Amino acid sequence: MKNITVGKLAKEAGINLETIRYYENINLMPKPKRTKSGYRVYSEIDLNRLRFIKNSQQLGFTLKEIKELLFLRIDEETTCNDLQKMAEHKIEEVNFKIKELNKIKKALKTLASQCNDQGPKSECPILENLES
Amino acid sequence: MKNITVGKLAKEAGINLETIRYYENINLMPKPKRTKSGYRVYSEIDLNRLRFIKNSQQLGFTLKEIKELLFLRIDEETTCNDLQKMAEHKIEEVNFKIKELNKIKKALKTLASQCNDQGPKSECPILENLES
DNA sequence: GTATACCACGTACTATACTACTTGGTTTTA
DNA sequence: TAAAACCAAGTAGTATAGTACGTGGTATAC
Repeated sequence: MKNITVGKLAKEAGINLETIRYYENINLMPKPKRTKSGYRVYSEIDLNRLRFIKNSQQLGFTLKEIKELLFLRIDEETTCNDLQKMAEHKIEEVNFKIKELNKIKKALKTLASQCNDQGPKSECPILENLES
Repeated sequence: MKNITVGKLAKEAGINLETIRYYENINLMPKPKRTKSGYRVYSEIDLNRLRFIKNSQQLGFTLKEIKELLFLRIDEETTCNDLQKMAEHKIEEVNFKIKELNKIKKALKTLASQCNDQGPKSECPILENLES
């Protein structure tokens, strides 16, 4: 890959051009070289970094966490254990969220099942529950 | 309950005083009567409304959805079926979220299990996966 | 009567992750 | 060469749900 400008990079990475500038502002992407006229100049390395960011997001990592992952990605002392730890911590978070959602689901199901379809709202268990 | 000011209402409802003003601004709470000096004056009805809002939030409803619930709460033509519909829709949303979270969890577990703890990052499946 | 607590409003900020727009310079295309 | 496409920066806005602060007026307690 030859050097490319930000619009081409955005297209290759499948993200919004403005997002790349945003990522640079929040230090998720390094400041790239520039042309004489001030255009940003990117390479394959930058494209790979954006793919890394995107894949990490799909695994539920926040931008803050991804910044950490990106550091571990280049740090010479990083072991597989470091990465594993981050994955395991994220798994715990996901488990908690699932647990909370199941609570909500259970409560909603209970209320919905107590509903008499055509009953007036004055006898609706959902309303009664929300007003207690 | 006699008429009370916003600070007392906030305390009774267990929410932040500023949040009540925020809810008024976004039309989640009606504009209350005022004293001569401009103080807001609230009653039991307002406290009940805030409790309704809070309980609805705990069931996963957004403020926007809660606004709708509050409308159904007072509309004369509302049936229990209307409320049931909203609950069922929220259940579907929750199910979708759980499904997405389980996907993430599965992917993370797979990656974490392939890790050789003390292995160098150059052989780490987590990194390899995130870079693809 | 005075100090303290309460209230009002408007503006701005927090968290998270973007996205859009204006103005003006540069590069590419026909 | 001119038009179209691209780029830059900075500001502001979106979504969602709040929270904090400064300035100044009012009510309560001692």
